Amino acid sequence: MNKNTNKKSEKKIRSRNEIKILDAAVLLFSKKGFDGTRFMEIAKASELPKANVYYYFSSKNEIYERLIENVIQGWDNAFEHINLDLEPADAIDTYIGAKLDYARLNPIESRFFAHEMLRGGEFLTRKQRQHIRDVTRKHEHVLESWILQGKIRDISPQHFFIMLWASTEFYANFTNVVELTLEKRKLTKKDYDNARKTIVNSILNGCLKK
Amino acid sequence: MNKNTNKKSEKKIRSRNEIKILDAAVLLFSKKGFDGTRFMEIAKASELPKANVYYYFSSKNEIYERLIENVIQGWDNAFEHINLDLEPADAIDTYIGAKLDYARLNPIESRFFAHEMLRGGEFLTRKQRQHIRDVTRKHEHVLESWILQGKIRDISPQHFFIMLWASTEFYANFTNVVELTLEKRKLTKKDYDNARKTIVNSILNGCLKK
DNA sequence: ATAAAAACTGACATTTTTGTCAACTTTATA
DNA sequence: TATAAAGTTGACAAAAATGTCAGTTTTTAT
Repeated sequence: MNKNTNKKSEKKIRSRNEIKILDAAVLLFSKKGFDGTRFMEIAKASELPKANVYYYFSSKNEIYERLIENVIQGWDNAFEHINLDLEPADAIDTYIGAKLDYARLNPIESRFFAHEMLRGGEFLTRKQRQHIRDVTRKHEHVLESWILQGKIRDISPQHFFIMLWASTEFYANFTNVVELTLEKRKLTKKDYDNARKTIVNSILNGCLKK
Repeated sequence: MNKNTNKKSEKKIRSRNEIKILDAAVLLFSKKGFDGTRFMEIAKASELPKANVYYYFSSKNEIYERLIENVIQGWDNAFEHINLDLEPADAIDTYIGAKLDYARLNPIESRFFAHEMLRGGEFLTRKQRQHIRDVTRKHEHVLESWILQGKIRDISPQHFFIMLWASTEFYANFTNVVELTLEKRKLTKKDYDNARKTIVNSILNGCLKK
């Protein structure tokens, strides 16, 4: 009678299977991109028959678009509590820390999106583009206000922001290059901490001795 | 009698066609990666029949490996004249300028290699890996010596170097994100100059006002 | 001019991938 | 417990991609 005959029954079969499929898909896409991933591979990796995957998603396209949306939401969740209302030094430190945490904990999502950007972001909807633009602009405004208040030098907020994005995302997207550079087989939390210190220190104070 | 019946006859048909094929291939690979690119597409883009392409390259693999080698050589050529024996400020300025020039002028090669790194660099030979490592290490040594000489702060040369690489490569790999951020349809030389100024200024002197 | 080497190509067999469907099983609901 | 709805699947046809080859044309060297 009860809708739960056993404890572990997730509310919906649909939801459980969609997650299986999306998880398998994002991993494959993160390695080989949209065109490089076969529908059949996704089915295999999901441990579901192909026809069953078609039951949930009508095309590879549909899976991919769902993932794009999920990743963008993931960012919003990860960074919504970042408080830029601090003094520049603290704010930037926190921001870079958060970005590196994201890179460390979500490398698959990062690489997935890197593929999308490499192909030119063709799959992004107008709305999603706008959203990214809005978030970016908000950050730029913070920088601008710091400049106006004489708290930081007069530099291009856009390029500065890109530098932060680039420096942190790199650790997720090109982990193997970092490993090669650090001559380590696997990056540890400590490595990310060192990255953070180096980036923050260079960007805040510069590398030159005064 | 003369080996040139007409002026424009390139020395070798083989060489000309290989270039046609490699040019078409690197563009496709730069957009869709190795797995996402079909042999047939390369043939189409080369304007040669598929069987003709097979005459020159026995597999997609072979084309790809040739390109990897070419790109690595391209770097060596592009950066061999970079002189790091200057004072830190000048050296870093020159280096970042050269990297951004490369990003601006060779976006296809950059993206091609970005794909390769995203998939973990599986196609790189031991020798190529070692070469990259060696070049990187040389740069690190320069930084270390500056630190020892008290010319720059005591920061991790590895992470610092990664930051430079990341910040400059980003403009090639994710051009569309940059365009979105700058709200421009196409980046100009001027934009790259601004990037250079911002990166150099931040990294050398820091963004904080003293 | 001619023979050998290099370059070219249409056509074909094979393999891989795609997408659909009808039949079947499980789960939810009344 | 009956019935509808949701979920599952093997099997198949169609389409796309791969790789080869025999036969041809063009280029090179003598």
